[in-house]
Amino acid sequence: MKRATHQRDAIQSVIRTAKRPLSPHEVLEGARVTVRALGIATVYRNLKLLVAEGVLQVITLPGESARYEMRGSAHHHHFQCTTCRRVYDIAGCPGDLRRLAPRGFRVEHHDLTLYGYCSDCGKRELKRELRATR
Amino acid sequence: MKRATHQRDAIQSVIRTAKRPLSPHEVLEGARVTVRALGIATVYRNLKLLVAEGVLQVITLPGESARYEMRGSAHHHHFQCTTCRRVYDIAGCPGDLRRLAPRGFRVEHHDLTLYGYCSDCGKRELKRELRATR
DNA sequence: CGGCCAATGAGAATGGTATATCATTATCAT
DNA sequence: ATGATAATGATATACCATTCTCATTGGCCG
Repeated sequence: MKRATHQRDAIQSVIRTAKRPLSPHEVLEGARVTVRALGIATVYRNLKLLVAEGVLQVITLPGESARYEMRGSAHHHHFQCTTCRRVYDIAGCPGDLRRLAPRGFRVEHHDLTLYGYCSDCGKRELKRELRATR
Repeated sequence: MKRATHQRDAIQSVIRTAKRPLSPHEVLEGARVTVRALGIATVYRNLKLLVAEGVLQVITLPGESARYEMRGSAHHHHFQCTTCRRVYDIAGCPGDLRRLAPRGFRVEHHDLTLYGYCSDCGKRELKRELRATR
């Protein structure tokens, strides 16, 4: 029988509150604010559980460990900052990509990831450039 | 000083001949046809070396180990078969994706992966469905 | 042909994520 | 409150992909 625990609440709450998909370690950090002694194993256990329950969904990006977010309604994609490695949701989708596949290939779904500077790192980068040109 | 070896030739040749990006193990299998005793370390060593030389480029897909292909000229994307896990090149690109990013985000590049059945696995799947309905 | 040393092969070692173990703690129906 | 047992925390362990080590091989310059 499933029980309510502070740890699970904290974990879920951190993810619900975040405006972007979080890695297991980001979840750990965030949830430790509430539950000081939280262990990484508990994070993994609960992420797995919440995914199985359909509360969370997993985001997998090239060369990165998984990120977790609330199971979103809308189809969407992701942006990863090449500087801070954080992942952000982006709305929208380029549309029908079926036509890109070769003949005989059946397209079931797709993943799109944009890379660049997030607004935080972009500002920082601008300042650096300014300083260099001065 | 760099020397020419059968191993390196075999490795490069397997990749040049393949019509799709290969994983290190696929390269190993392929090159072992020519060089029976080829070791996986040599494959990794040479993949790394050929990437550094600019002969090959690395493809990284979500949750997958790296694939290698000849450094292509044209910008393109990939298709992964959800059944056999093989990766294929696809021509073309949905075009300008900059507009999808939130304000303040600078998009430098992007990755697109289509998922579904490759033509081999698609045929196999069809036959299975036929058999089931009969 | 001879010798230097780059390159190899085999297996051990590494690094990172994720899971298993197990003694302990804490939830919750009674 | 209390007991059955789900859940936790700490750590060990599994699991991979990749890299390192080192004795041996073999390419290539002279």
